[in-house]
Amino acid sequence: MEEYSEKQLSILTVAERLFADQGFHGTSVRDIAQEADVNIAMISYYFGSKDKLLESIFKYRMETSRKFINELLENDTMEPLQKINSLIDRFINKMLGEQYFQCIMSREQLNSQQSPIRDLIWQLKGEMLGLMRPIVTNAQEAGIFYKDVDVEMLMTSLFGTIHQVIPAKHILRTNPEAKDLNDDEYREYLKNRVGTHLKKLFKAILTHEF
Amino acid sequence: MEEYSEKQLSILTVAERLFADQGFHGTSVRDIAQEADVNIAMISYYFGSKDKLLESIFKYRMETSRKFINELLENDTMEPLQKINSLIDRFINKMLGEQYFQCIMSREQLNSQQSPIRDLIWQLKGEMLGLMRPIVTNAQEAGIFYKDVDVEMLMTSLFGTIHQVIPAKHILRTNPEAKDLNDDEYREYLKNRVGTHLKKLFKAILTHEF
DNA sequence: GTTTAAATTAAACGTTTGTTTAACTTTGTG
DNA sequence: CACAAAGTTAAACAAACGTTTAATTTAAAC
Repeated sequence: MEEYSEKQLSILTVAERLFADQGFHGTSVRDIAQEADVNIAMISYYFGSKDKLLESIFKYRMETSRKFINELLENDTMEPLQKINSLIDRFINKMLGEQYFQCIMSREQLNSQQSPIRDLIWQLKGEMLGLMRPIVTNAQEAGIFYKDVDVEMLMTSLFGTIHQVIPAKHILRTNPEAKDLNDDEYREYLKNRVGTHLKKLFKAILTHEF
Repeated sequence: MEEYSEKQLSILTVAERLFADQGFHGTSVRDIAQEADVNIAMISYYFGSKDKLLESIFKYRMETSRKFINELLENDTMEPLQKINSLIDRFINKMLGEQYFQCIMSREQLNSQQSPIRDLIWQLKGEMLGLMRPIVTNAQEAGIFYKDVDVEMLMTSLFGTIHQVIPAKHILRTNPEAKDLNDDEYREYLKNRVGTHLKKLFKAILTHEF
């Protein structure tokens, strides 16, 4: 657990946004320094290198992802389908709340050569799956959920749909429904729309009901 | 419609793979020249610049996507659900068959600053949506599909799921089912698995049946 | 065979890249 | 105040970048 000063956080935040918008190699340390209003040398001084800066972003964000997972493990009083719905809502909230980081993840998971970062991503995905699977399995054994469910594919659709929505948000805005919303309203509209959609998908597949 | 010589095609193919694996800015023209076994200058000579090389890749691949769409518009004898299933199969075949290009699309659609390429991507997505929507609408009016369906979100899940499967293919390989398959067998296994999953999703949402 | 255009090459071009240096300022401590 | 550590700076570094040049080879046409 590392503590960051205001200046360090500024660098992290700016770098995260630029990496998301232009890619890691498409962003120069000079870009970052300029937008964060710090001297170029400070980046190496604080983080060691551009690569380690990216690593720091991952460590920083993944820490909160772990907390997120642990929080979810505690809600044990709900019905299986309620659990699923709550999980979906929280995933959407989390991922749309850190869109820049999710963009970086989308990009980095495509890199073919294996790296510590790529390993971290798939490890995290595995943990998310580990969160969903027991809920489903338990409900299946209790006869509440149907048996032949490809939980892995269901999670793939969950992540994939949200990851598609993030870059599509500029475009979906042109919908007549969403045309006149301000940014906050639109964000809520999006969350609601993708949430409704995903809950419908999961409910249908898991319970064969609507 | 441009015709490419063997050498030009070699450059295009190599560049496509490298852009997919390492990103556009993560790949140097020297990398491309070396792997394609041509002189560096030939890239500028044939394509004008690195940027235009990427554009050429897009034009090349998108041409086949347009053909793909037109082919699909002809199958008019099938039942609505058959059409949907056929569409899903063809999407999967197409996208997994050009994984490198799909990776590039995944990356490029994340770029925040608008570019001709980004516009092309969303235009193509719009056309894919335009392919699905009338099938659904017609079947809805015929009382075969249910009314309240978010076709746009359904397509988002379709693309998102496949785009997630592409980088996940290295990982999914570790499944006990897929462990001992060779590359071709594994590709078929993947296609079948994601296809079954997506057809189930669509059928459930559209017909409320299983 | 000569001429003209296209293809190909190694070398060099000017930028931009990530990183480091060395000097300087600020801050905290005794 | 004095001293040491941390923070900050402009400048410089070599390396890599995309692109161009000018010279040479190959191919095609007459």
